[in-house]
Amino acid sequence: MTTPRAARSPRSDALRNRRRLLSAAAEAFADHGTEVTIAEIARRAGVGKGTVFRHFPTKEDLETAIMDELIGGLVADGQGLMDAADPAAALLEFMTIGIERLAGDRGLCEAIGRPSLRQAAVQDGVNHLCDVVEALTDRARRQGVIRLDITGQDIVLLLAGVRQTAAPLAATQPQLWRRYLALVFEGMRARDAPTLPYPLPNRLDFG
Amino acid sequence: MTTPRAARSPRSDALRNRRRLLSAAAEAFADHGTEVTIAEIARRAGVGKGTVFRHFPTKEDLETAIMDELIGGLVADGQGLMDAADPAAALLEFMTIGIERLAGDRGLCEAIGRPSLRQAAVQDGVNHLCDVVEALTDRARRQGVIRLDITGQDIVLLLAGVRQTAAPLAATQPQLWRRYLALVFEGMRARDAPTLPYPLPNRLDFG
Amino acid sequence: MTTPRAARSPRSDALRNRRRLLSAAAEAFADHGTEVTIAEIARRAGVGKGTVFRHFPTKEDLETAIMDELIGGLVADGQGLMDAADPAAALLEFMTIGIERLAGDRGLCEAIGRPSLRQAAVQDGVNHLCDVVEALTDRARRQGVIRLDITGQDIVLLLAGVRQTAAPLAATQPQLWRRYLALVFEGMRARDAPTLPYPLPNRLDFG
Amino acid sequence: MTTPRAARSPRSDALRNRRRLLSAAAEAFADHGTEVTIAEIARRAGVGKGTVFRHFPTKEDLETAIMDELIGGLVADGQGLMDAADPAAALLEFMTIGIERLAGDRGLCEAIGRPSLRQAAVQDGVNHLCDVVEALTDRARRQGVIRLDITGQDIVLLLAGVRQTAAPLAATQPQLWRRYLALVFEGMRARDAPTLPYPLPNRLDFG
DNA sequence: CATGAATGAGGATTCATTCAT
DNA sequence: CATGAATGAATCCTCATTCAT
Repeated sequence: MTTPRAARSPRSDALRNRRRLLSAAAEAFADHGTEVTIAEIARRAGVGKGTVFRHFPTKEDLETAIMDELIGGLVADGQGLMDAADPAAALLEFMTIGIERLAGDRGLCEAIGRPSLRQAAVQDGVNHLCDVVEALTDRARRQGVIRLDITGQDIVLLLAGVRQTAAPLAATQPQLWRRYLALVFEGMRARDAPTLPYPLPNRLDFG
Repeated sequence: MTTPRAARSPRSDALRNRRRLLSAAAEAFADHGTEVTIAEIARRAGVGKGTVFRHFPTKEDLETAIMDELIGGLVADGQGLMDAADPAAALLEFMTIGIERLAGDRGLCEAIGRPSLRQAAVQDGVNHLCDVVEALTDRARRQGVIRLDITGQDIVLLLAGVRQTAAPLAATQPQLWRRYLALVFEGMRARDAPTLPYPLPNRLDFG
Repeated sequence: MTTPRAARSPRSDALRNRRRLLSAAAEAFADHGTEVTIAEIARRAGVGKGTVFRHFPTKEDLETAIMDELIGGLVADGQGLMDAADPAAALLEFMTIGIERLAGDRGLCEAIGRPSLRQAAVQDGVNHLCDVVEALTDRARRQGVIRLDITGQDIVLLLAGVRQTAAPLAATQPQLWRRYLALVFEGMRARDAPTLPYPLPNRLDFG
Repeated sequence: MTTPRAARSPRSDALRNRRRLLSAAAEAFADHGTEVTIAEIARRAGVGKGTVFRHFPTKEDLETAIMDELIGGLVADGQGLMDAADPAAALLEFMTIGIERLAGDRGLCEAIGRPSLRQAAVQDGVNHLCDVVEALTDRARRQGVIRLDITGQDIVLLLAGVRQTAAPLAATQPQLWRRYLALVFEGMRARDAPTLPYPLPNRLDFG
């Protein structure tokens, strides 16, 4: 029935569609926020609306999937930097490429505090990411470059935070986030500063 | 017709309703973002939907009015701290009470980059705020406590940025923003750190 | 309490307001059709909305009152022409000034077939008008200038009909109705033409 | 994607719904004027509200589409009568079936002077119709039966005008318009009558 | 399996009407 | 008595989701 010639995987185009949809949706969310219509996403992906719903039964599922992808990418980024020679430089590098992943992603900003982030799967992903980043941070801390009270969770929250600090001017100054990343990183450097208040528990609870 | 002297002042109940609406809407935006319905806002304010539209002809007008109030409050905060004995402490105080004003205000986060912020009136307000805060910052800079390359515009952007850094956990850790304010303020302290990249023009252009 | 000096009638301003309202409303209906808001009518009359409702408890009452005024004017026009020397000229004159009364009155066009015309009071008025016009027509018929099968009811219907024929171009050719009045009047002239079909009963029933 | 040859023709059910909607809407406008709600039109067509908007993005688009259909029908009527043996009879026939098309169409009456008629597309349609009808009229004029100063534009305006003359009684006397058509046609007959005033320009401008 | 037509709940907005001032 | 603030039913329109083709 389904193209028996060649050993083509039966789901190859389904997979390709899934990828296309995910990247079309990510772009669309980035451009217009979570209010983009499914129709627009389908249009960008070059498929029909029905196909979107075949892959992601609800809009929220689609949002969640994008978050998962994003988080997965960040996890990979973090793991890839675990063996870097200079731990502090690696941490800064992680934050830089992490924010670049988010850059222009207005959708993520809006998604924060939205159901998608509250879904257990996403929360698990974020916590896993926090663990990975904590390992990265730990190296920099032990090296004595980064304050002892900065944790992986702080880093993860700061990714979005730095991005959003610069967001209002993103249209005219798309690189402005680098200014605030530099500022925050200065604040993170080990010095004789008082310990930061309100430390975070090991596992984040997004409520 | 009646009382011709002086343009008749708004009826007292109308005024009270306007206040109620503004605060109900601010709360509602804070709780559910800009997607709250007018009906919900009306319900919270204890008035009919029609009353909302009598006071604010469109939803956007309401958003704008809230932004105006917020900005007005921040301007007053800033001006009230201009004579404080310790300029650096005053700046920190400003950021603290400023973020408290925003606290829980998810609406503001979303409003960023939305039409409301793009309206000339709001942009003018923000730029005026920047001027006031620049004066406050200047005192701290001259005192030698704050880096020379931090401007009032940075401070204004950081208000929202710090708040949003902690926003994902606001439900369970409502004071967490104080942690990141402390961190950022450390980064702002005058030291032998490299100058921050991407300085801002005098007047912000939100695109 | 109410200006006891002078013998001013206690309702003098109420009456004046009623007149003002009626003419403001007539103009407003003429300009924008029956869809004008009460607020707009109040504005034009220079009174508050409440005052409109004091005089005309519902919008329909206002429409009815305007119809009554219009009909009253037409009745007076007709009666005033009963003694004219040339009966046919008088009939043409009646149609001319009658259509002038309607001219620009988009509201009337729309009002036809609307509840206002269906109200008994208005129907009675129209039928009274038909009687008056029938008398006028009768003179012209007896004179032998007008076809025998044309009745006062035809004349009354034709007032609005001629006006509406030209209505689509009223904005650019406000006098165009005179063309169709001339055409129709030619059709009304006594000749050896076949009798018109579908004669009307004595009393009109607007359904 | 599928069936790339030929722009895929609309689905059969979609087409059927479009037809249903058009006729349901025409009826609805006829019965209640342009104020009918989309909901009512949807109900009459036996479809959901959303379907109305899928086919006609705004209510005005729907009004325009109905006008287009009506005009198209009249154009076809006119063209179909161009070869008739008796030109004057053909013109009368055209007016008769034209008015029948409009019969009961209160919506059209109201639509006059409304945005729909002002849209360029509709105006173009009307002017095209005028050209066709002018050709028809010209034959009757040349034959010497119809006055020389009657043009196609007059005929088009008279279609609606005659209909509206009889409209107030349409509920109880649905054929009454035939009476006024006969009257008007008498007025149009070639005789030694004075030329009609206010001739129309070649192209109508609805303002 | 993909498509896009159909659906209808939900949302912003208008406006006749009521009623407190 | 006049005013205009408040009200909420009613309207147009959007869009996630379902389902016939």
